[in-house]
Amino acid sequence: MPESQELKEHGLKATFPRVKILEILESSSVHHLSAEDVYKRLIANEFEIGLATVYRVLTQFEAAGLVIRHHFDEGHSVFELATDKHHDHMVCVRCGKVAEFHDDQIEARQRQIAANLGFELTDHNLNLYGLCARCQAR
Amino acid sequence: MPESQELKEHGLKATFPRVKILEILESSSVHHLSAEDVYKRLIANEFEIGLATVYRVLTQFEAAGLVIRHHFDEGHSVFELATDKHHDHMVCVRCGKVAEFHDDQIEARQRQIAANLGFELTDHNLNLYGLCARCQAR
DNA sequence: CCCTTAATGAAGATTATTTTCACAGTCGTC
DNA sequence: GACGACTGTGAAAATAATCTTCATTAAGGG
Repeated sequence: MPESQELKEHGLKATFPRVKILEILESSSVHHLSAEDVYKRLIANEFEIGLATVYRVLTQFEAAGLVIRHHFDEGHSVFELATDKHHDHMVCVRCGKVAEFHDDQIEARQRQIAANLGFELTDHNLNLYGLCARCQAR
Repeated sequence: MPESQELKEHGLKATFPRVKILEILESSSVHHLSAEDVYKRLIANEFEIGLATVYRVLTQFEAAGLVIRHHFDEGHSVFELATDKHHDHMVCVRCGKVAEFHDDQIEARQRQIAANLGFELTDHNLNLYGLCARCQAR
């Protein structure tokens, strides 16, 4: 499925910058990229683009439900392609590596806690921080 | 116990700005304040201070273990006095009300997950979002 | 009190992100 | 396939949060 079609299905014109950015997101082995990361990869791929456009497009992708924006404790946002399944994140505070996980027990407990507090749970955000195996070994 | 003594016990000189900022944090009914919030309260209390000093002092307080800095998905940091007990937050997406909670089962699960992923867990951040009882009734 | 050293304030520097605005590109229409 | 309306883009300037620089001032020990 070409990116251009995917964009149109989400109500976005298939412009060159948008297609390229989507390609970068889909082809990256690292699932969480900052706007700057995306920008640098585009430039490295000989694609001329402005950083402002990257920010703009990523924000549009988020609004369109194509990507999810995360605010890790790093001072900047990171984006990942929206997948069907929810997951939480474990971030290496040294190299920035991100591992994804999902835990039904925690999810259930969260619902229970929200109910106990009288809240109607609509969303949650769980991030674990620590040193990844490689960084521990250093 | 006067604030000046509390500061000294944490290895910080008891300067006027630091004492005043600590007073603001201790007297506020709202537990989570941004640097800007603290600054505005100081000014409102007729205490002349520079915003840079507020940032500097809050960062020192964090390093000294006097306060904890949270990175909520709002674009700025918020600080709260460090208490003896760790807790997570449940935030009302409509009125901003914050409820604090702690759950040993979730904490244990987090440690387990981090270990499974090969990470050394150093910190975590769990925020639940939803509608508080009052806002649901609207 | 005085002196050494650390702390503060004001302004400028940084970093991340957004907005402005003139110009170029997309896409439905003919 | 060309036309035109309207949207999208790039460059640069604007914002927002936070930090750093540097000259001045204030803590606290002696």
